[in-house]
Amino acid sequence: MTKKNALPVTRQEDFAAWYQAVIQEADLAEESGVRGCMIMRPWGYGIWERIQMLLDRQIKETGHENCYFPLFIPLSYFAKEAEHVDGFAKEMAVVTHHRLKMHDGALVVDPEAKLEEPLVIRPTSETMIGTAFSRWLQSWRDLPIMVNQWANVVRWEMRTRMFLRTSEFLWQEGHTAHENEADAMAETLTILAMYRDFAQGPLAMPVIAGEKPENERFPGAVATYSIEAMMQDGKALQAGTSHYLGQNFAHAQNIRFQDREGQFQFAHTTSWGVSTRMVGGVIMTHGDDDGLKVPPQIAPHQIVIVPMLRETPEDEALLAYCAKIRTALIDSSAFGEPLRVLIDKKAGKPGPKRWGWVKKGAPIILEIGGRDAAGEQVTMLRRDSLYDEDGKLANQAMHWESFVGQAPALLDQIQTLMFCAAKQRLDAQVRSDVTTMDELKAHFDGSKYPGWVAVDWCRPTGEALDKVVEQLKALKLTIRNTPENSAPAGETCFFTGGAAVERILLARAY
RNA sequence: CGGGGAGUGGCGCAGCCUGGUAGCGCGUCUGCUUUGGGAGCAGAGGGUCGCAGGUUCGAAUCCUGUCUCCCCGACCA
Repeated sequence: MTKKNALPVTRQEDFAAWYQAVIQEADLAEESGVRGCMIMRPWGYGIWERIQMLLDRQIKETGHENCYFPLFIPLSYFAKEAEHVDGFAKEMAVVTHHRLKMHDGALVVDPEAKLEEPLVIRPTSETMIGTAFSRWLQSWRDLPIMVNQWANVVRWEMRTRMFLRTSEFLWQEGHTAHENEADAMAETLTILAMYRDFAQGPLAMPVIAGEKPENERFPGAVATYSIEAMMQDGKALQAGTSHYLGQNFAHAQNIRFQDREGQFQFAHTTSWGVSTRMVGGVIMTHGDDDGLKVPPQIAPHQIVIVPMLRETPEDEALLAYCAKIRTALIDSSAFGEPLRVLIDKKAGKPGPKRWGWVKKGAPIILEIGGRDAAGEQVTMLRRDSLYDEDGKLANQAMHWESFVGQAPALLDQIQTLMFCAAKQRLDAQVRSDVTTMDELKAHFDGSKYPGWVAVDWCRPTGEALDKVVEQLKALKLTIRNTPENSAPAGETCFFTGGAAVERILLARAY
């Protein structure tokens, strides 16, 4: 028996097309008509709002306060940090005028309204926030300064993909200043751990946290750390970064203070962020051929009740029965919050509505008809296990009070199962027995979804590193990161034959 | 930004080569019949064919420009 899937294309057939189909069929986002910019629809934005709410809590618990800085940054602010501007110069949107006028019946930019100094639409806010820090910071007593902002940023990307790389995207950016390197490094690693736990908790998305190699560092940073997630096609997705900026930005922007001895010292700063890209990671970690699966913690609605409305007078009693169940459900809580339950009263037939919620990935769907109501029952469908062994929909009928009683634990269980399934996939797809370039090439050429490979290396720098990067580039591979505490397994560097000092992950990446 | 493909009712597409003013499937609406479950039959509504110029008596169809999307590459969260 061939199982009919809700999506027009499967992951196996065409992963890229599947990804786009999920976004469209689950009503996550759509084309906007503006190059590289997307419209986030309620279900997609709702997932982002959940991410925001939960992560914001963590950011505050780790001692940070939210602020808001301007969208526009004077061009001159960028000139101060050479590496930083080099890294972003090619992808900046610039505002040069402030007025339009009618000319020959057409609306055109008024050449007379040229700005004295062009304004860059922020690609990230180090320069703007650093300038503020230099004013805020006078004494060692002012440290540490720890702020965060939720904002949109613009990077003029050549090639865009919904959620993964859009010209405009939403994110949070944390910025801190500290008295010394040790404090700043501790902050950088605290945030890395926070991101790791957040991805593996609410997103149920296993990641590898570690340090980026020199060539992948944030422009202007001394050290960059990332969390890397594995998508179902084996590619890596950088899902969050935390940077130790040393005193580079402090020097460039004069972020300094008088220490306990009255001497002037430059602060050590950090910056870190995660973006709407995380939603893309959730799609490619948890989606299947029937659409998205949203982990219960970040699902805008955890339980969706689809009443079997018949457009008859009996509908009213059925809706009352559904409302009773909903009231009981939102009275209980999971993950420390009240359950989020929607009764889908929209017009339309129950079947298509049910499949709509399957494609959107609501964790639990309750289908409730007249017979259920009469028998005090509900019919439950779990998104994480839609089908039984015969390939039929695995509906389960039970007493409504029984369902209400077990719903919190069930959501908890679904969250855990989703993480475990993804973790198993990640673990199974990291190879660490590749010892030569030829084997590496054979591995990545020989498999559609090859996953990652871990190798020892000598942590080369400068030209030696460039050579390694070039070799990898020929195989379309990148160095993802050096996982935390990853001592080398052997003694020799995979690339140079020199002495190995640590282990790194190689992968194709988004 | 280089190479390739594409933009036609809400969605998916045909028509374009060989110009004559638009068609199919799904969805939508109406009616009837059904219905523990992504229903059947009959009928109806809906598009200045991405946008702007040009050629022509006449352009979805030919030409030029431009915008947007998809794939490959370079770049990147």
